Amino acid sequence: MTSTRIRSYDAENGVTERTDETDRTDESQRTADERTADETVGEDEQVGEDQQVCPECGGDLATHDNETVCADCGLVVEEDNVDRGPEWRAFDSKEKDEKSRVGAPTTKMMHDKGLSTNIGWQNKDAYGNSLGSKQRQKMQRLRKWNERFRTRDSKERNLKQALGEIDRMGSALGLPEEVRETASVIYRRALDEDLLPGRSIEGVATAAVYAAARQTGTPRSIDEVANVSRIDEMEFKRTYRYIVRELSLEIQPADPEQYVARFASELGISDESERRARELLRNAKRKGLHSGKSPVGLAAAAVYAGPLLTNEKVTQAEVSEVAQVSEVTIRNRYHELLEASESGVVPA
DNA sequence: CATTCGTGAAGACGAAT
DNA sequence: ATTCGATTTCACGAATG
Repeated sequence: MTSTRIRSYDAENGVTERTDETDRTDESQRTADERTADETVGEDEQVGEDQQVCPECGGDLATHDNETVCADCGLVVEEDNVDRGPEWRAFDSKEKDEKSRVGAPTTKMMHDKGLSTNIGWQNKDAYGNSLGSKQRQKMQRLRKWNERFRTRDSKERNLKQALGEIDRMGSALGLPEEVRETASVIYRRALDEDLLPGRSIEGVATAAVYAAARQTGTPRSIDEVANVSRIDEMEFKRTYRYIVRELSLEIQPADPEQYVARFASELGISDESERRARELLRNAKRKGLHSGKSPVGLAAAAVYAGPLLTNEKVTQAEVSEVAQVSEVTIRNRYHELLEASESGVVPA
């Protein structure tokens, strides 16, 4: 119980940290133009805030370059702001070009901070003259390789971010190493098959984690996974379906029994009750009671019914809470479970 | 009083067309 | 893309201990 709590707490921390980071990434993902515009707005706001009254005499404040001064008493309210513009002056546009030492802003979104080479598509040299055929072929080759390296790098980066995401979600869900590796493999395949365009990295990563968890027999419910993911549930499900279909992953419906251990320990029920719960599930399975029903609901019902058989007290509400299943479903299922086990216990 | 039980309406989902 | 059937959920009130 205690360990579970600590883990989920850590997980929460991980989530928030990560969220911050991804937000920042989103920020830098926007185009340079947008960013410049935003900064400008920000400056304006700051100036507007500065345009308050002097704390000493209540006079108006005026801002010059790097100082904010009271127009009445001369008190320097603030000085040495960071941006005081270029230290040089230019008298015409030509001089400006020569003296300016800055270029396009760098972005953290691209692996090379946007500093990589771009080779233009026009076969012209720096003066606008057409190139000779030999030069043209050379440029053709350079373009091809430049492009190849760049796209490979971008895939690598994509993968790196996704793997970080997978790792994060994996530990937040308390999944073993094996699952994360499987998730990585799934993600790699998705990447190789060009399934990414039009879909968010988080979305695919989340889907990969969910699929991997089920494949390796340590399933987590859709809700649980969605809770640690940044994307919303709708998109998650859609992406998951898509990924499963496109990669033709073979995923059997989750085995309810695999949920039992977790629910049981979270509720702190006895081993005996847990054993009864598993028994109930096995019986039900033999009778084909479980087709079409939600595995989580079935597991929840068993975890509720198990303690009932051993006179242990567990309320439907508690089970419903840890299993994220409605009480109604638990009721319906556990009636079925008990019926199945009474009317004909199939000998093993 | 808390818990459990049963019900019908409503939403969500998968399959079939 | 839409429709259909089954399942789950929600909200409520009654029954049980």
